[in-house]
Amino acid sequence: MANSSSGDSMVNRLVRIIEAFDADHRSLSAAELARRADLPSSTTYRIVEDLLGESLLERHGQRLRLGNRLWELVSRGSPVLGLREAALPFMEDVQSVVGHHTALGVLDGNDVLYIERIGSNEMTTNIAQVARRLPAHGTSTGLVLTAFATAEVQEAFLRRRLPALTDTTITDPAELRRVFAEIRRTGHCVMPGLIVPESTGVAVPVFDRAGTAVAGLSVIIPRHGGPVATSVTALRTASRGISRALGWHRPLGDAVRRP
Amino acid sequence: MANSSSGDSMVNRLVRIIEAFDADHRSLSAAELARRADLPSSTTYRIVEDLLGESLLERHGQRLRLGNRLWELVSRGSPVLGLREAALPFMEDVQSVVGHHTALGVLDGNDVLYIERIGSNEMTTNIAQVARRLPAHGTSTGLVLTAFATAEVQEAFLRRRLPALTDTTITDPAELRRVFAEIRRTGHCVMPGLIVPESTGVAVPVFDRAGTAVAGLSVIIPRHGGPVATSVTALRTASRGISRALGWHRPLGDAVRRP
DNA sequence: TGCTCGATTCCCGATGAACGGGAAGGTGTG
DNA sequence: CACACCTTCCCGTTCATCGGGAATCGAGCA
Repeated sequence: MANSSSGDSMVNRLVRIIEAFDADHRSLSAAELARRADLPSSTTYRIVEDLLGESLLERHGQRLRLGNRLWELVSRGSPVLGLREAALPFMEDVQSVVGHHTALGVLDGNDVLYIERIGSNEMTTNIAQVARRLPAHGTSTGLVLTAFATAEVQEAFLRRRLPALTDTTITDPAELRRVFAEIRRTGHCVMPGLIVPESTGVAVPVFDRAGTAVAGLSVIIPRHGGPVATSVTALRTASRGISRALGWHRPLGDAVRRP
Repeated sequence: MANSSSGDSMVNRLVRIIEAFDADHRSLSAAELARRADLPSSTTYRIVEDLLGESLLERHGQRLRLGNRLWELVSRGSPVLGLREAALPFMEDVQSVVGHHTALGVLDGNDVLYIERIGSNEMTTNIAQVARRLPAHGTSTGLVLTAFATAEVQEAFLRRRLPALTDTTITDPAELRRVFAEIRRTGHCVMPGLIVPESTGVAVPVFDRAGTAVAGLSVIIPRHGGPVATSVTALRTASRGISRALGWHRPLGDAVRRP
C-alpha cells in the first residue's frame, strides 16, 4: 500500500535479501535473513541455497555474507567503477592540496549517492559515506548536479516538497532557480552550513564525453578552513582532469546543457 | 557440460544478465543483452522490465545499464566495503611514502580479487585492477594469503595444478610449502617478476578481529625502485593499522593460524 | 516511396518450478 | 529435562514463468 509497485516477484525478493545486508549487518544467519527480508523461512532457505550455488552469498560458519563474486560482478559492470577510477587520482590531488574531506557523488532520484571519498575526519565521518545517500537539495553536490541536469530532472526537483534540513536549506523554488542560474554561470556551488554546521560545502560538476554532468566533486571546508577560492580552484582543476579522462573535450562553458 | 552446476534457475539467469555487463560493455541494448546472456529475447525483455522496476537496471535512451541502486545495495552490504574503508587511508600512507603501485586484494577461490588500488602507473595499469582477478599462485598477495589461510585452503591450493605464468612462477608443492613457511615466519612475501617483468611484488597480510587473514596489501616495486626493506616496513606498518581498524588487537605473531 | 531487417513490445496457453506449511532433527540455554 | 530457536527436508498445490510467435516500430537503403 505504501509503495505502488511493491510486487512479490523473484527479483523483488532478491532485492529484499540483498537489502537485508547493510553496513551494520554484513553477516546474518539464515533465520535473521528471513526475518529482515520478511520471507517465510523455508522459502528463504531455498533461495539462499540457490544464491550460495552461484556464489552470490557465502557461508562463514553458520553465517551468511554477500559473496565477493556479487561485489565483483556488480562493480565491474557498473558505471560507478569507471567514474571512480577516473576520479580517484584527481581527488587525491584535491585532498592533498586543500586538506579537506573530498567526495564524489552522483544524482540518483532525489538523492546524491556518494561513490568515493577521501580525507574524512571526525567531523565528516558520518557525512557523504561511500554507498550512502543524502538528499540532493541538502548538499552542494546535489544542487550542482541538479543545476546542470536536464530540464525534466530540474523541473521535477523544483516541484518536489523540499523539507528544510537545516536553517540554511533553500526550499523556495524561485530562490532555487536563481541559485541554479548562478551555479551554471560560475560552474560551481558554494553553500554554507548545509549539512555540517559551521562548515561550507563546495561542489563542481564532472562531465562525460557527451557533455552530461555525471557526477559532482565536493569538499567540505570547516570553519577557519582557509579561503573558499582555494578549494574552488582545486575542484575545478580536478573536475576538468576527470572529465577529460571520461572523454570530455569541449570547453566547460559549452558543455552546459541549457533547458 | 563444462561446468557441473550450470542450472537454469532465475538466480542463474540474473547472474548471466549482470555478467553481460562488464568494463567493456557498461551499457547494452536489450537485444545485445539477450545475446550476451544467451536468453530468448522475449524472456529477456520480461526480466529486464522486472529489473527496471526495482531500479537494478536503468534505461538511458534505448540502452541499459546496471543501476546505481544495485551498486549501492551490494556495496553497502558487502564485506568488501568495510575492508576498503578501513584500508584506504593507510594505503595512501604507503603510496605516498614508497611511491609505488599499492593494491588491496582478497582470496576468492583460486584467485586474488582486487578491491582497491592507488598510484597505478603506465606499467601497472593493467595489473591488479579493481574488481578484477589474478591467479593466486602468480601474485605475492595470493601467496601471502594462502600462507596464512586455513589448512584446508592451503592443501587445496597445493593439490591444484598450477600453470607457470612466468619463468619465476613457483609451481612445485614442496617448494611452495617452504615458501609458505618462510612467509609465516617473516610475515611478508617478496616475489620478483611474478607478473610484471623486472619488478618485485611485496605483500603482507591484513587480519580481522578473529585473527583471520582477510586481505593482502601489496606494492609493486619497479626496477631501481628502491630497497625492498623500505616497502616491507611501510606495508607492515599499514597492515597493523588496518588490522587494528578491523578490531584486531593481538600481536601479529600470535595471529598466525598454524595448520 | 516502398522494402527489408532488426529491435522492441505484446499476447497467451502449457507446464513445471517455486511456494510455504509443517514435521523432524539439531543445538544451546535456563 | 523442557523449551526455544535454528536448520533441514518433504510434498501437494498452484500460479507465475516460459518462450514461440505475431504485431509494431524505426532506421537505413534503393
